[in-house]
Amino acid sequence: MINALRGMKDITFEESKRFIYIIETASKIAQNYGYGYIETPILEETKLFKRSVGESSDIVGKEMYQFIDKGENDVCMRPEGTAGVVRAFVQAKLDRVQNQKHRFYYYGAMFRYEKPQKGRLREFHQFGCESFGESSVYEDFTIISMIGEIFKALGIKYKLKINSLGCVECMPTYKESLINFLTPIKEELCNDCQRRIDTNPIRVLDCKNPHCQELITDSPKLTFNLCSSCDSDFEKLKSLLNSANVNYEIDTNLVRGLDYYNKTAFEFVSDEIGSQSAIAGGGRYDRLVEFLDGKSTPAVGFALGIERIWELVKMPISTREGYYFGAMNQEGVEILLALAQKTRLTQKVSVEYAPKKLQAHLKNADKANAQYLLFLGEDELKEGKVWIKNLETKEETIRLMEDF
RNA sequence: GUGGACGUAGUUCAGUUGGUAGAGCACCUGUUUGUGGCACAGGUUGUCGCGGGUUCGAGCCCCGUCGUCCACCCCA
Repeated sequence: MINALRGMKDITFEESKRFIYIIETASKIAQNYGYGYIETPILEETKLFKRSVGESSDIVGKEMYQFIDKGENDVCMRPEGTAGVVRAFVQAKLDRVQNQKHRFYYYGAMFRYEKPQKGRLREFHQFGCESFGESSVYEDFTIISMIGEIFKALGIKYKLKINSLGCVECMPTYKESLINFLTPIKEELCNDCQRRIDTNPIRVLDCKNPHCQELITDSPKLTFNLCSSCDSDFEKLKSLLNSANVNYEIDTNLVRGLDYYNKTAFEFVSDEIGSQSAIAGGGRYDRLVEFLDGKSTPAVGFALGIERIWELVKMPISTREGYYFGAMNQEGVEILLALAQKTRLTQKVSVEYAPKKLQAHLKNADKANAQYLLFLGEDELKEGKVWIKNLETKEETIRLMEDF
């Protein structure tokens, strides 16, 4: 027997219903916020991710499905969605027209070569949005509100964490003061953090090691070292969230794992799904378009993990639907085939090809969760009629076949 | 990449100090002629993850391997 690859899953039955429900709900809301659908390739040039996600990240450093294709191209299965959308944005030269807003939503499979566990798969699915050309913090607020609305529609409880990562103005000086703080205590930090001081000191902030967290309690805080523009934007964001009654907490140690974020960073977490608690994450990435050879364009976006939330989704109560067709003999079955084709123009119909007595059909129809059983017995066949039972109300009717 | 737990019927699981497998659910067929969900009766279902080893004999012990789950890490 051939099984699916490790960390990759087939999505069927209940799960596929949830999958579709999540996508449809999120898409509808995104459309209402002005987002249009974009589909980008799963396979991209490896350097796209190296330049966008960043070589210092674990994702690029050790988790990419990377290989050389038959044309000797260094390619990679996308580990996240933003890079591809930005590449598409630049490729379509949408960056050339300044002051234009472009908003895209997408969903699809992402790939990371990790050790699977609860909420962490090698092939997983994200729904995401990317907004280009809008530098106003109102857009940050709006996108956070939108995610809140999506989770509300899906019946998911969450906590929102926000932070500001500063910009080219304030980040370098902050980074410097952080390094100055960390260097004297370097020996006491964990091995990973010692390495991070050189590669990406900001990442020390979200180290999970309790001892490291203790050591950095009094470290300089990003939010107290913002330049005036970043500071006023962050203040504005907080006041917008306050007046919209959105609960949030400021997490000065919230550092997104991808290198391209600046200014607003946020994460939605759930405490009901195990240790992989991030259900959505995103932020502003004003420099990424430029990194990918486009003209400087402000942008903000997010992604949510479908597998992370699908056990939390409150599905609408499923009701009986459609018809189950069954007959008592072969001749009847063949008549039903023709009838089903006609009925399927407007209704969901399943036909049982095996002739059975009424009781068996009733059982089957019930199990198939059909709303109606349409039965063609010997009597009906003679009279050119069909017998229909509403399995919910138990109401029975007999109708001429041509009237049905 | 590191650590831990676990792989027995479609499924959830049991299986005593080693003696070649069992239960519930599900499924199929009935319960007198054409009325579902309930009940009852009967029935089907297994390379006991895979490969070695120990043994007269292994689901059980040993080694390896693959897989699942969980945690670390990372992140959606």
